[in-house]
Amino acid sequence: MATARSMTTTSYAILGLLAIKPWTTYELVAQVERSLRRFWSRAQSKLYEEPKKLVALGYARAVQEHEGRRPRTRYAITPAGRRALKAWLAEPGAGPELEFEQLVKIHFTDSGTKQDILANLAATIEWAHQQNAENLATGRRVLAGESPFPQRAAINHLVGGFLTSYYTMVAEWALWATSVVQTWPDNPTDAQPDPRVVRRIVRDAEALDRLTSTANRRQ
Amino acid sequence: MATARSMTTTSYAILGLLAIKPWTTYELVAQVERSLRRFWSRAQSKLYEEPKKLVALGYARAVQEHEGRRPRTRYAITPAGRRALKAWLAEPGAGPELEFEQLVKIHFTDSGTKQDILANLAATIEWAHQQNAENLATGRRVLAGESPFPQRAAINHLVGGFLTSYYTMVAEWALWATSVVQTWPDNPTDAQPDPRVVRRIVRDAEALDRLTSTANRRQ
DNA sequence: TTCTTCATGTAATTAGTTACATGATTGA
DNA sequence: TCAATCATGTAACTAATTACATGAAGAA
Repeated sequence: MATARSMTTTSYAILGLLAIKPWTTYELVAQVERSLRRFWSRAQSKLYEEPKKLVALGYARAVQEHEGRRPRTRYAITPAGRRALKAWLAEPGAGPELEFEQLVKIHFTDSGTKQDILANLAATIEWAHQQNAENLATGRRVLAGESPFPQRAAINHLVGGFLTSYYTMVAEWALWATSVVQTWPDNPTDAQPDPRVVRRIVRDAEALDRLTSTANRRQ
Repeated sequence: MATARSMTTTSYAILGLLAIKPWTTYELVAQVERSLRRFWSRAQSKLYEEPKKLVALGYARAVQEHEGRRPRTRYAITPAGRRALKAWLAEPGAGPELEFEQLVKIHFTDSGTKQDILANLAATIEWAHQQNAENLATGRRVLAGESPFPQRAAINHLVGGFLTSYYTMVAEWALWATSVVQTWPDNPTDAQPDPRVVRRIVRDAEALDRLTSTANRRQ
């Protein structure tokens, strides 16, 4: 039986989409593909079952519609759903969780070859390029006045700003790492560390420490 | 039965650690906590069962030891394990996958309050501060010549460089977002988008597009 | 008419987490 | 000798993925 305890972040994410407008499951899948998947990615089959749970909890209701001869279900949020969403938004969320397989491979690359790392870094750059291209297309549509939800523009800018910074950071790091690895000998085990690199990293980390220290922010 | 197909990224990550030196499970857990968990986080119980799978596959062998009266198991990589690891490192890895619950909440904040966002952003900044503090401590130990695996220094710098950039990016974004949201009226629905913000985001995204375009990198 | 894509799902499996359990060691 | 924490695990559960299935609509 579905209880309020069975609500996961994914459930609330779908509930949040329903708070914007009613969607069919197919539309939900497409919408997640456009936005949420960049920072909360879930398989399509998951998106098909979450709305049913929301209905069972009384947070959404299902309306049967017809597209030509075939039936389809559109989901809409209920007042109880809005209350549940509001309560969840007021709770503190978890910080970013990263899974970065290419970096795992680089981390163990003393068992591999220089070519392996360079190939992985090239893939990382290509990944950032792809993600950013889709993001850029969205940004250009917004500039052209074609946002689907203009009342959400200010919020979307916060998210868009994050994603652009994120992809930029990944790409710049991968380009830097490529330039470093290119100076390595063929066998990664023989690579000599550059002391200037550690010093720069520590200096950057110290700057960040000052930037984020509570005392500093309280001024 | 364990087959080569049952090897996940997590399995290879543990195998990669065994390639550095033999570890007991307890030491593996501690080591993952120090490094891998930042970009490949797994529960402790998972780390206890992976080495057994590696032994079943012939990629590791278990040696019984004694610490005082209690027995413990130390795992070492086998030649077959080294070959499997090498083959895996040569395959292309997956790009970064991010799960960022605080951003999910911000994304749906038109159903919440301005205070909710500000609280989440403060938590994000605090998160970056914490992560960076641990990272900085490691960096300082390296500067002091206290690295546990000096032969891995050059590789560790690549990873350390990524993490510092990552935490910096998260913190700078959260500070920027905080300054933007502070200018909002109390009801997030009434927030007016600043057109300069979109233009800056699009300009940044265009710069990244040029930076990462294949044509550009081929020069 | 056939192929492709749109659209809507279900079933089987698994990777991973949470919670529990317990003895050994160490310091107060 | 008591509490804390070090150290080593297992059992139960679940969130999520992969793979499969199928009919409708539209294009070639």
